[in-house]
Amino acid sequence: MADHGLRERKKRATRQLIADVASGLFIQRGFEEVTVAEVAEAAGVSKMTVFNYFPRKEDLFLDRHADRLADLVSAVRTRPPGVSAAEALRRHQHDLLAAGHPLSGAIAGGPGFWWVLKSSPALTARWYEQEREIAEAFAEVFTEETGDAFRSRMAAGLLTTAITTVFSHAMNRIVAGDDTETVRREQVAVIDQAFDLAEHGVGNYPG
Amino acid sequence: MADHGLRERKKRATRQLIADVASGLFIQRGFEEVTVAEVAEAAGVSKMTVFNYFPRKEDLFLDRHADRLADLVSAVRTRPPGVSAAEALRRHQHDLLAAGHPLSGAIAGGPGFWWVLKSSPALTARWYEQEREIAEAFAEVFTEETGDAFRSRMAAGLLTTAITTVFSHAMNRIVAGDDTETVRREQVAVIDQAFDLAEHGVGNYPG
DNA sequence: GACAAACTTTTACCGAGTCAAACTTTGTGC
DNA sequence: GCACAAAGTTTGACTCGGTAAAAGTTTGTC
Repeated sequence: MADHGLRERKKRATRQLIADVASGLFIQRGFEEVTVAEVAEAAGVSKMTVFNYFPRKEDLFLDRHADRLADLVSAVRTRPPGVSAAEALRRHQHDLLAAGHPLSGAIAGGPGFWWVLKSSPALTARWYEQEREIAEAFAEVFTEETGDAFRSRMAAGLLTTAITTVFSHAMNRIVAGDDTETVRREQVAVIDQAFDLAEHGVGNYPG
Repeated sequence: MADHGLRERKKRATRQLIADVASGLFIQRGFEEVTVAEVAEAAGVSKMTVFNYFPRKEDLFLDRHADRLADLVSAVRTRPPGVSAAEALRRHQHDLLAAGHPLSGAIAGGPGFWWVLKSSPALTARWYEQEREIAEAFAEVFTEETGDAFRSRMAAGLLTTAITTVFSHAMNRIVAGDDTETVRREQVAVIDQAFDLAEHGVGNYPG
C-alpha cells in the first residue's frame, strides 16, 4: 500500500502518456478531428482505459484544471492577514505572468494550445464550466469566512470575471498572431485594469 | 413568399409543438431519462425533424434563449440618455420580477423547470454557455459605444455576473422548497445588492 | 508461491448527431 | 386549376462518445 509503489507510478505514467499523446494529436489536427479510439490506439491502450482516466473526451485536453483550481484557491486561502482576496488574486496573476506560466495566457509555447481550445465549441464549453467551478470554489471560501452566501457568490463571480477576462484577452491576442513578448509586457497593465474594475466596480461605464 | 403564408405558420407551430412536448416529458421524467427519439415520436414527427429545428438536444429545453438575449441587449441599447448600463439592467431586473417573469428566477409556476435544469449537467453547461453569450453581446454593445474592447468585456462580465447570480439565487431557493412569495419579495433587495456590488466593486471583501 | 485486490481488455450495447436520397407538401407561373 | 420548382420531411444507414459487465492480467501481501 506504499504511496509510491509500482502501481501508483504506472498509473501516473499511463495517465500522463494518454494526455500527452492526445494533446499532440489535437494540436496537429484539431479536437473534433481526432477520435477517442485513435487516441487510445496511439497510446497503446484500450478505449475503456482512456475513459477510465478521463471521464470526458474534453478532459484529455484540459487535464490541468484540478491543479489550476487548487492553486487559485490556495492563493486566496493562504493570503496574509489584512490582504483582501482581490489583492491576493491580483498578485497571483502578476506572479503567474512573471513566471511565464501557461495559465497567465501569455506563453511562449505558441498558439497551438489556444487554437485547439478556440476551434472546438465542446472544448470551449468545458472550459467555461471549469471557470464556473473556480467561482464556486471562491464562493465557498468566502462564505466560510463571512457567512454571507449571496455576497460571497457575487464577489467570487466578480473576481473570477477578472481572472478569466485577463486570461482570454491574452489568449485572443496570441491566437491572432500578436508578438508574444509584446503581449506579455502589456499584460501587466491589463491585469491591473481588470482588478481595479472588480474592486471598484463599473460605475456608470459606458455612460 | 408571404411572411405569414401557410408554410411559415406550420413551421412555427411544429417547432412550438416539439418544444412543448419535449419540455413536458423532461419535467415529468428528467432530461437524461428522455431520448430525442421519444420526443420525436410523442410529437408525431421524425427524429431528423427534431434536429432540424433544434441543433442540440439541450436547445429543446432552453429554447427561449434567443428571446432572453434580445431582451437584455435591447434593455441596454434603448436606455435613456444619461442612464448607465448598470442602472438600465438593474431596472430591467426589477421589472422582470414585478411582472412575475420566469427569467426573474422567482416564478409561481413551481420548481419543475429548475429541477430539470439543475438535475442535468449537460443542460447546466449549456445554460452557462448561454450566459456567456449574453456577456459577449453586452461587450459588443459597449465596444461600439466606447471603442475600448477590454474594458467593455470586463464591464460586460461584471454586469452579467450580477444578472446570473441574482437569477440562480432565486432558482436555488425555489428548488430548495422555499415559499415562492417570500422569495419573490426578498428578491428586490437581492437585485439591489448585486448591482451595488457590480457598480462599486468588491472593495476589500472579505477582509 | 498462493491469493486477493486493483487495473485492463473485450464485447456488446445505447443515444446523440450527421448525411444523402427518396418522398411529400406548399408556393408560383401559366 | 395544373404543372413544376422549392422547401420541408422522412427513411435508413452510419459515426462517435460514453457505459456496463465479465473475463483476463498485473501487482501487492501473507
